[in-house]
Formats: sequence, C-alpha cells, structure tokens
Amino acid sequence: MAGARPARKQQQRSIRTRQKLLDAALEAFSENGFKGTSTRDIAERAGVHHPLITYHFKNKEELWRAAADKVFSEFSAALLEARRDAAKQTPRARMASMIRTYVRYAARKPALHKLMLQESSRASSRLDWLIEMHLRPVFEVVVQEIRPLQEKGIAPDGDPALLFNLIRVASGGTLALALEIKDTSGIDFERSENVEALADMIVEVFLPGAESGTA
Amino acid sequence: MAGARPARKQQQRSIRTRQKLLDAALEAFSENGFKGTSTRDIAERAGVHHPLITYHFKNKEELWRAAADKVFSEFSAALLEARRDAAKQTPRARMASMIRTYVRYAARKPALHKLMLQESSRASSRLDWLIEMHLRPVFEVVVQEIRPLQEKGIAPDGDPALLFNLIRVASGGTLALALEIKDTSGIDFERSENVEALADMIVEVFLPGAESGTA
DNA sequence: CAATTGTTTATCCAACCGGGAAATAACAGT
DNA sequence: ACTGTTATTTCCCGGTTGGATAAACAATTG
Repeated sequence: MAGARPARKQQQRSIRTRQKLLDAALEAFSENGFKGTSTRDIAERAGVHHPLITYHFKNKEELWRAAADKVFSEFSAALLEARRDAAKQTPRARMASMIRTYVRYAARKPALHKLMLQESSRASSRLDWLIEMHLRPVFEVVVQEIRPLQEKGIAPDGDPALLFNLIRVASGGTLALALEIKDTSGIDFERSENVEALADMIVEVFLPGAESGTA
Repeated sequence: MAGARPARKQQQRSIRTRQKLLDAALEAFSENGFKGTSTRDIAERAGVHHPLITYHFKNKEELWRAAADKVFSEFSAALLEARRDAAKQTPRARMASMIRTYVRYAARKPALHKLMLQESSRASSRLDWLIEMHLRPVFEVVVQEIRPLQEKGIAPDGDPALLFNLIRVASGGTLALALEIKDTSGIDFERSENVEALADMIVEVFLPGAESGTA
C-alpha cells in the first residue's frame, strides 16, 4: 500500500477523468437506476466521450460497482470513525453520534441511499454484491451497539435488527425523498438546520431513555 | 359499487387486458423506474402485444399515470377508511389504526412505495403530478391528526410535518427495502407476523404516550 | 530525438427503444 | 347476413442503447 506518490502528469489527468466518471455515474445511477441509465448519459454528465468508460472501467456493470464501492466505502468509514471517536462515551451518546453522522452523510450524499433503494427494488447480482460487501458488515457492527441500549431501557424493546432498520430507513429514506418532502411539507433538507432537526428527532424518538434530553 | 352491470363480452376482454397492463406496469415501473422500463417489457409481463399499450393508454407516460393513479387512489381510500372507522376512538388509537393500515398496505403492495421512491429520485412532471394529486392531500389530512397528539404528550415534540414524514418513511421505506433486509437481517416481511411486529414498533416508538402499551 | 506507453477520439454494429400504420378479428345493432 | 365499431395482431420506422475497434494523440523515457 502506501506509496505511488509521484504520479506522472499524464496519469494525473487520467485520474481526474476517472473521478469525474465515478461522480457522474453515481448521480445517474441513483436517479435513473441501472437499467435506466445509459453510459452515454454518464459520459455527458462527466464531460468526456463515452468510450472512455470502456477504457477505464471495462463496461457499465464495472463502472456501477466502482461508483458504488467508492461511496459506500467512504460512508462506512465515516460511520465507523464516529463510532471510534465516541468509544469512551456512554452507549447512548455513542449511538446518538453515529445517528447524527449517518443523517448528515445521507444529507450530503443522498445518492447513496437512492442507489441503495434503486437496487433493492428487485433482485440482482448487484444487490447481492452490495449486501455482502457493504450492507451486512455495517449491519453487524451497528446491531451490536443496539442490544445494550435496549437492556438499559434507553432504546425501545423488540428485535434489534428491526430497530436498526427503522433507524436507518428513517434517516436515509427521508433524505432520499427530499425532493418530494420539500414540496409536500415545505421542509428543505439543503438547509442544515433542517438536517439537524431530523437527526434530533430520530435520536429523541429512538433513544428516549435518560441523558441529553432536548425537549 | 353500483353501476355498469351488463358489460358486453368484447368489453370484458378489453377491460381484462387493461387491468393486466396496469398491474404489469406498476410492477415494472416500481422495479426499474420510468426510464428503465420499456413498454415491451410491460406488455410481456402482461402477456399481451405491445401496441395494445398505445391503443389503451396512448403512450408510456399515460400508462404510468393510470397505474400510479390506481394504486395511490386505493391506498388513500384504505387510509381514510381506517381513519373514519376509528373516528370515535381516542386520537392515539385512531393514529395507531392508521399506522397499522399504512404498514399493512405497504407490505401488501410494496410497489406503491417503490414507485414513490423511484419518482422522488429526480425532479419530473410525474413527481409534480404525484405530489399534487395524491401525496399532498394525504399529507394535509394526516398532519392534522398529529398536532393534537403532540399537545397531549402522546407523540414527540417537533415539527409535525417532519414527524409525519418520519412515520411514513419508517413504514414504507422499510418495506421497500424488504429484499435487502431479508438478506442482511433475516427478517422476512412476507410473513405477516413480521409486518405486525414492524407496525407495533412504529406505534410504540412514535406514540409512546399513555394507553395501549405493548412492552 | 525516437521508441514506448498511456490516453483520447472517431466510428461501427447488433440489439433494443417508443411509437405508429395497416391488416385482421370479435363483436353489436339492424 | 350485412355494417359499423371496437379490440387485437402483424409489420415497420427512425433513433438510441451497450459495447467494441482502431486510429490519432500526448507524455514519458532512454
């Protein structure tokens, strides 16, 4: 690992187009799904010619995988970092910190949850891959955080796996619907105050036991 | 109920193909989005020839609208019926009844929420139509039910519009992710006991004040 | 500078897309 | 049985799709 710092000038440009393609692909796939997205659309969004996709990523499927891998890896890292930073705090404070990180990330990159919802709408090899590589690992870590909270009466009783999914869907699903909610409810999740209000409410609702009450 | 009894034979067949097309369209659009769905795929699922779509619905857009209108109308009717049936009960019991109806409907027809999420992933005339015709009307009715619950301390404080969206996303979003959750968490929402457990948890979490405690 | 390597551009193709035209079939009223 | 209407089927079009190819170009290295 580590190395490869110099980076020839030629490679630098190549890396930038790769990056632009990944960003454009994430946007496009999250908006229109895998089938609904054309490689030409992605190339246009990225501002490059479409055969570059074949050159850099072999094909549409590999491009999807690369784009998904990038955003989910960054997301998992952010979540686990929040968990690590709050390792010495109380279990409730730690979970609250993770929830806030989760919500803020979902607000900053709604494409992540849109992509997840897109792929969950039908069985596919991509969904299988997503589950194995990113979803299940996060699930298993976070569920372990929930159990002690239930035992202490901080989180509501019931299947901890179900509770975990409720929390994450309340966060990600709400922000995936941001466009619609702005129109129906007048709540604009581009304003960070509204994102924080969402995080506050989720923490309050799902971790009602003792400590940092907000009222 | 009431009307249109005789129904000529020719019309009967026509009505059946119309119905099959609507069902197939709902499935396809909810799985692959509008762009990702081809009229030929819909026709194949329905077991009819694809030009019949043009004949019965003019074009792809109108077919989408007809399919969406059907499922959302039935859904609104079920929700308002639950509200009406529980009119004489306590506000909490009425809201709980609506939540259970909401969850059960989302479990029976996950295509409804998948479609909603598909269309909310980007701005479109279809999303505008959906909001005006179906989403906002339901929102305005249900939000009015939430306010008194907050005043009585039954539901948590905060923007009632935000709370409404949290409740509905917790219900619909979870069931839209059913495929993934089955794999990651081992919870199968085709089993009604799990659907009821989901409804129970949502009621318990979002309406923690007095009355019918479960825990 | 010349050779090599990495990158971009310009086309091409078979398959598929939404939509429409015309031919055909099933029916209803007379 | 004839006639007009409605429903279905067959056939076709111009345009777009994912993917592949080779030629053109730029940068690095000896």
